[in-house]
Amino acid sequence: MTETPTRKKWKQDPEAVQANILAAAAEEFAEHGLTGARVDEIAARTRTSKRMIYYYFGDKESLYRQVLEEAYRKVRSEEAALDLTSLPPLDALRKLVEFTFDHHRANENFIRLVMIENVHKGKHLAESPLIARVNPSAIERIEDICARGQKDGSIRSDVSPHELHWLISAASFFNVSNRFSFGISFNKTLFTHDGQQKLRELTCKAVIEAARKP
Amino acid sequence: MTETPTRKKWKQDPEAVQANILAAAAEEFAEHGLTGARVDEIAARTRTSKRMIYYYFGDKESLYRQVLEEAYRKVRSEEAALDLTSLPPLDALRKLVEFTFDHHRANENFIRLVMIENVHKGKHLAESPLIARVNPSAIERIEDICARGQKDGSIRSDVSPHELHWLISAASFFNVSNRFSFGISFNKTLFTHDGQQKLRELTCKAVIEAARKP
DNA sequence: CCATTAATGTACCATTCAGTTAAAATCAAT
DNA sequence: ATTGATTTTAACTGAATGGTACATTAATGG
Repeated sequence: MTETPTRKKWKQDPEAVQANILAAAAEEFAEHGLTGARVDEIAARTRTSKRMIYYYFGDKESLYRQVLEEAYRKVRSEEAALDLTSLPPLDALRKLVEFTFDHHRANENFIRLVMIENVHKGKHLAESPLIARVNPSAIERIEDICARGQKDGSIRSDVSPHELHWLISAASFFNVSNRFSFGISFNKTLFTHDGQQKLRELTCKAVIEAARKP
Repeated sequence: MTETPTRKKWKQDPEAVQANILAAAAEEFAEHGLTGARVDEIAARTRTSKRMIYYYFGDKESLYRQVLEEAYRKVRSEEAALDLTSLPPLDALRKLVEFTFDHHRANENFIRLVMIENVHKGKHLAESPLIARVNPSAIERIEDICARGQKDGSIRSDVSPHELHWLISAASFFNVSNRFSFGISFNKTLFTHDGQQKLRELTCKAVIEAARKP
């Protein structure tokens, strides 16, 4: 018996390995935060090894930064699929709110990553040049709605697109991010199916009334 | 020279020591989160030693739980000072929104602790029997407003106190919790003094319009 | 087919950190 | 005075964890 220390055979596939690591890291970071995440645990979630994490990503913090970037990129590109240009302004606004509300609920891990990044005071986002490029698209849609609404007189001019986006985001984000503390402190019925339908409609109405010209 | 290993004189004051530890821990946990916080660093922030932390609080997680409880207790008691019963319902509602918006801004560490606890999915809040007792008071005020408003016909009956509280909280909380990511992604002008005044007014209007009977 | 570089596997190291131990000193109450 | 609770000091432990060293295999170009 020649003792060949059995070593796995493998194909070279850098992109797949990196994508696999990013996906595993995204889950681990979303679950436990930057400091709570364990590199060994990320490695265990991959088809490869810890060695490769450091080979491709340098260190834990760089990996985290790239996970963040990837998450933003993915979410913004999904949002881009929404076409609102064919609807009257206030209808478009309602559709945007509904979409955002639903989309946030469906992307809890993205919400969690953003929460975590805010606990870190946005330090890593600030270091990422990509973010500044990818995010404005979220504003542009609402700017278009406001511009059309002011032209046809349906939307008031003393409320800015940024403010409307802030209000939509606040409700949609908080609904996911704080449902644990809110549910424990108050009423879990808000987070049942019916409760969520009501909050969704409440958010729509609140945003539309804030935008509508009287 | 007799070498007396100099040792501090001290008063026995268990409560002060515990309060000092809790305050130090609150800062460290708010700054770095549960996993990011360092017990040695908490000790360094106190007038006493790491030994005493374990003497009184057992372990890091128990300390964290008590920090959370203390933070909720403090915030709710500050809120309790607000008296709205003498105002007409919609005026009371406006005052409540303004107060909440301002209060959240003024208590960033509380916001941070709640964010952190939500990253942990509310696990520690759920274990704390105190929370269930201290929080309903926040709802009662708004229930009173709604009851009076339905009696005098100023507030609609198809929107619940919980929903209104959710909307007020969402805007006020998000405004503090997400200002880093939001500011980086979009526009920092929302977080200047003028910007905050506008968001505060936007929130008031949105909530009041959501509540007002047409 | 050989040399070289990129990619991967395995084992290990160094440090950090929550929690402990031990002993003594001091306080407060009886 | 005795006693138990509180506080100080300071070193220590053991596990967890971020990061590396070094060997090995795959692909590539000549």
